[in-house]
Amino acid sequence: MLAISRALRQRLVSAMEEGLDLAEPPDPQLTAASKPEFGDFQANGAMGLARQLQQAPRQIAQTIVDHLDLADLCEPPRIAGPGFINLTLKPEVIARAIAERVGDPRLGVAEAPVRQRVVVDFSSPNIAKEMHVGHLRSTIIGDCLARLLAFRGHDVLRLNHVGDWGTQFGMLITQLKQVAPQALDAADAVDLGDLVAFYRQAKQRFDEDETFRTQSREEVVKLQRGDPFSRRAWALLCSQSRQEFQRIYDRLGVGIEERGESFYNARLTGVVEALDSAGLLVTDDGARCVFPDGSSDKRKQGSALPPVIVQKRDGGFNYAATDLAAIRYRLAGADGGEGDAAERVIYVTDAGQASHFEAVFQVARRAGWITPGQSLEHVPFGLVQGADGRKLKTRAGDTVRLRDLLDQAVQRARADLERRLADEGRQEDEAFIAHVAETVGMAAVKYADLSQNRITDYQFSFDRMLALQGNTAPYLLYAYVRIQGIARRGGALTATAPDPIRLGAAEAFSLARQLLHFDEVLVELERELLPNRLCTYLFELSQTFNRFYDRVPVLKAEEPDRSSRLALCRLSADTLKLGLELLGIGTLDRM
RNA sequence: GCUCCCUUAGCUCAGCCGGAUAGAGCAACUGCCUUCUAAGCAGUCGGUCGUUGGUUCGAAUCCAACAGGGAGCGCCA
Repeated sequence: MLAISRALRQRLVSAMEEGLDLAEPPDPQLTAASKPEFGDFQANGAMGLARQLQQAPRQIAQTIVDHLDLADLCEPPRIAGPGFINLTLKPEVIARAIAERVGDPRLGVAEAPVRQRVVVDFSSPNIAKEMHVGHLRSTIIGDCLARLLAFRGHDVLRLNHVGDWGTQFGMLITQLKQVAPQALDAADAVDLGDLVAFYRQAKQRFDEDETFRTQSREEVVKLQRGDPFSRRAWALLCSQSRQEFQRIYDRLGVGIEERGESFYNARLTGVVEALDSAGLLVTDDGARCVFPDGSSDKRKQGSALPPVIVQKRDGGFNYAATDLAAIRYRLAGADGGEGDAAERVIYVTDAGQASHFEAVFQVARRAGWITPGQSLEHVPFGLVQGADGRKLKTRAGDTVRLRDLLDQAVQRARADLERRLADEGRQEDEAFIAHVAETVGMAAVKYADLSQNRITDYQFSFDRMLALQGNTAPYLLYAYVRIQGIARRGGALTATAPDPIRLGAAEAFSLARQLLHFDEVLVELERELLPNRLCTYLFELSQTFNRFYDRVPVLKAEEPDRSSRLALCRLSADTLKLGLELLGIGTLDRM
């Protein structure tokens, strides 16, 4: 519908220029109609011009309509309320637009006019720690955004900024040397669960034991100097964690390239030098930092941001230095030198890091690393909460491991399915049950997350996400399954659509109109990066389809209605499948 | 103390550049399986959009203040 909407807008602009005496180029404020009874589009531009033109808004609307030539696209425009211009597309225009989309692999969604190099930084678990629910949102949202951007034709680099460096390795290696030296010797001697336990012990000893503390610090220094034994131990730890992470990514169907913090080690001194020569660096209490807003004073009252500490008093670097090095590397390279040459860099992290990103982005800007045409965006998301409205925890009070959470979702999906099979007296083999349970479980977890507005906290509930009715993955999957059911019973979804497509039944016409909005939703998603908008669309599409399915016969209809309706079914299935795919969710033919 | 985010139906949430009578889902209640169809469809019930001001043709949406909830705030990430 974007093409049609652009054409309408252009004609409204012309009509306003012809009919009205305006100083500036007019904005017709063309949007989708707020209610179906208002038609397909509404133009709200007349009302805002009332004061400027010293005319009643309805009269302005009338003048616009008098100069408007839309006869080839729309029914005669209607003026309503205080001065809305309501536009209803002619059925044949909708039918033609549908015919163009059926069978098109992109379903009428154009590629972005300008292809960008985009870095999506997401997931980012820490080595020697389990992935937990906190990583879930970043992973799911980041994957979805990366898929969408790639579909729109952008060159997407998915980066996993794993926590693979820092003082914690000193503790961990020291602890393992003393308690489980075999872990540092051979691959697979310990699994991630053991590492987590060792990490916990190490942390405790670090806090209590002076000798251990000293040993750990020495170990960090050795590691940083590149001592072969320490490096090998470190590499082994990383590899153990990496295997575990990969199991989760494989299960979620998420592709991501690891480029951890250690990647930037060699570039940290360069960051300090660059900031220094840009005149941004101030030494304060022995630490080298950049103060916000160009102020070199200590934090003033009312200054929103604390200073960004780039190099600690002891000469060591911290995460801000690493993040700055990463920004610099990602934005550099357009000249053929080192770097990713990204034009858009997207960070999918929790909302609590907003001020950190605001600060480092500001430093990057003032350092001149961001050239025109490049942007850095923090894409924040809220906490995952339990049913009690507090941060999600196990009954014992521990953080919930991601693998356990996924297992439980699949297990519940399976129990649901088996109960249903028993109720309906259906027989299915184990492979079918396992596949459906896995698909539904993953879909439910992902969809529940993506369908919430990203920015607000999100209440996690297996019961709600696995519910068969409402705005849930199972509901959408079922709508898709129903279409596949038609296909199985003899409705060739691949047959060519008749020309013209007939949209006689009211439910068929509504479905057609809804299908045409897909491209607008994706373009908006690319700009706003809010996956819940796509979820809402797919849910409403499923509802509209179910209404159609309930009331309009397809296979039993006479030609040419039969093949017209089959074409609608096909486009509905393809739209649901592609939409879900962009969310990272797989479909089923039967469930 | 300072900064940011949030507050919409009993519950979970949408609400796009300010636009028409504020929308879903769940829960509750009422109907609909001789049909390609019930993991579905139709309907009923449910609102001080946290409060008070302001901006304007028009505010859930923008601004200010206040209340409540959450997060962050110099050498952890």
